[in-house]
Amino acid sequence: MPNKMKLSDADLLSLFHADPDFQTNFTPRHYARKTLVYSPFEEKNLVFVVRSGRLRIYLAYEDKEFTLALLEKGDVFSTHTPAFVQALEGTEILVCSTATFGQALARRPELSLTMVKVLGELLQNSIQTIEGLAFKDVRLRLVDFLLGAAADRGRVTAEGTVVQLGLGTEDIALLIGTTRQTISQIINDFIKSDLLQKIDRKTLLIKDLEAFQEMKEIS
Amino acid sequence: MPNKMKLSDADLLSLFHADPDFQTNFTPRHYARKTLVYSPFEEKNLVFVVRSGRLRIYLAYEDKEFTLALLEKGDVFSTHTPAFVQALEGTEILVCSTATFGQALARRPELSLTMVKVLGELLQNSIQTIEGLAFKDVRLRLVDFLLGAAADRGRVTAEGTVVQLGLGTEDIALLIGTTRQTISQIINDFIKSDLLQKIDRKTLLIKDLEAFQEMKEIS
DNA sequence: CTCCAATTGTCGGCTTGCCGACAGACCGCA
DNA sequence: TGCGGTCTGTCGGCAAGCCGACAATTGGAG
Repeated sequence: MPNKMKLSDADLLSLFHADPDFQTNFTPRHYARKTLVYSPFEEKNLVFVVRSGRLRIYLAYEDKEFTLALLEKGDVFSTHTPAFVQALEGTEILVCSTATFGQALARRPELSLTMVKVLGELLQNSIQTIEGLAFKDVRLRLVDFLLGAAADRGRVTAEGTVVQLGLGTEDIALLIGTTRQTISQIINDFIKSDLLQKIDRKTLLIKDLEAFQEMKEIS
Repeated sequence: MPNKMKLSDADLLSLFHADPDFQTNFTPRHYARKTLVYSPFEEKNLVFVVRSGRLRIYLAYEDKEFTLALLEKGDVFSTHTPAFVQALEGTEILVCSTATFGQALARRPELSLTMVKVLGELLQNSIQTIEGLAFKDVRLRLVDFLLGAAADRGRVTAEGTVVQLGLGTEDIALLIGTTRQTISQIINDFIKSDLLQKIDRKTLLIKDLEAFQEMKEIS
């Protein structure tokens, strides 16, 4: 079950250790919290791996935004896509231009499989997103998100599943394609129905996971 | 400007002529009008090229559908994506399983570039779609569609640009992510404003292309 | 501890677009 | 030339969710 919170499992980092020579193609870069890493207007295309921190991939149009994905340590991304990339916190990435990456590809053909894999996952992710936007209402999209987050980073306790989202209401809204207010509304509905509970600003306790599963199944 | 009506320019067909040996990996198949070519439940992944006819790539959920793309002669597609593929009319395609395609890739590395290109275009297309669904209302999405279609298959005449869509109202609705009724509504608004005119059921005359361009620019 | 800034909750009005229903138009076919 | 099936136009009611406004809460920084 692919998930917005994790873009790619292709473990490129291990490749670095296997072939240190290969690593020389990549140059490390640092970005401070909230700075722009890449904008679709730039000509250069890049391939990069996240070494630490968190990044946000998003679309912008007029004064609206939509978050496509969040990247964490180990995730791979290619700016084949006309989207913005922003550091959410202090972040270090290893960059390579697609040009030189292409050359590396030629020398080590098995790399192209990695490339195809990454693009494939990106594509999968987008289609998932389209499905959400085209077919599901906000409530259901939120449920999907919660289930995904739970599966991905949930810690099971006696009370239920604790999920450290690391995201505020607004952030969730951007990820789901709606407004802060609507998310707030729905989450509090869930809390009133005793399905959810707030641990602190950015972490939730899912008290009844099955209930959510069912909402997902039964239309 | 990428367009829903045309998925890929990667001219794989020419490769066939260049290397007839390569062609033996592909087996031709015929499909009758309205038959299902591929469903996401199948295990097998495929790569194929359209030789004649038209195909529709779509998502389905409960009793709704959403058309991701239409394919025509020369277009390449890979079922890396969990979507349905349906023949809109009598159609012939050349199929290859991704497995054997992978082997071919190994032998002819330059092919992987084609693969990356195809996936990249698919991705581009998806993101375009997400942008539409997330940011634009139906009217604007329709305008985008019309402009794209005009650029792609429009014939310029004294009256304006004639576009043979080959699609009915319902088909357009599925492509845009709305209902038949809403499309009908908006198109007739445009006709009343003298921006559009119906030639016959499936072809339109765009009388004022610039007006549409402007609607697109100015929010 | 206190205060400020940012985040979150809540409300009502308003718009978009869905849905069901039905009427009319069109097309191929016998 | 009439018939049946399909496609298209149009209406009214209705629900989802956006938006602006404002209040309440919270968490840090000093």
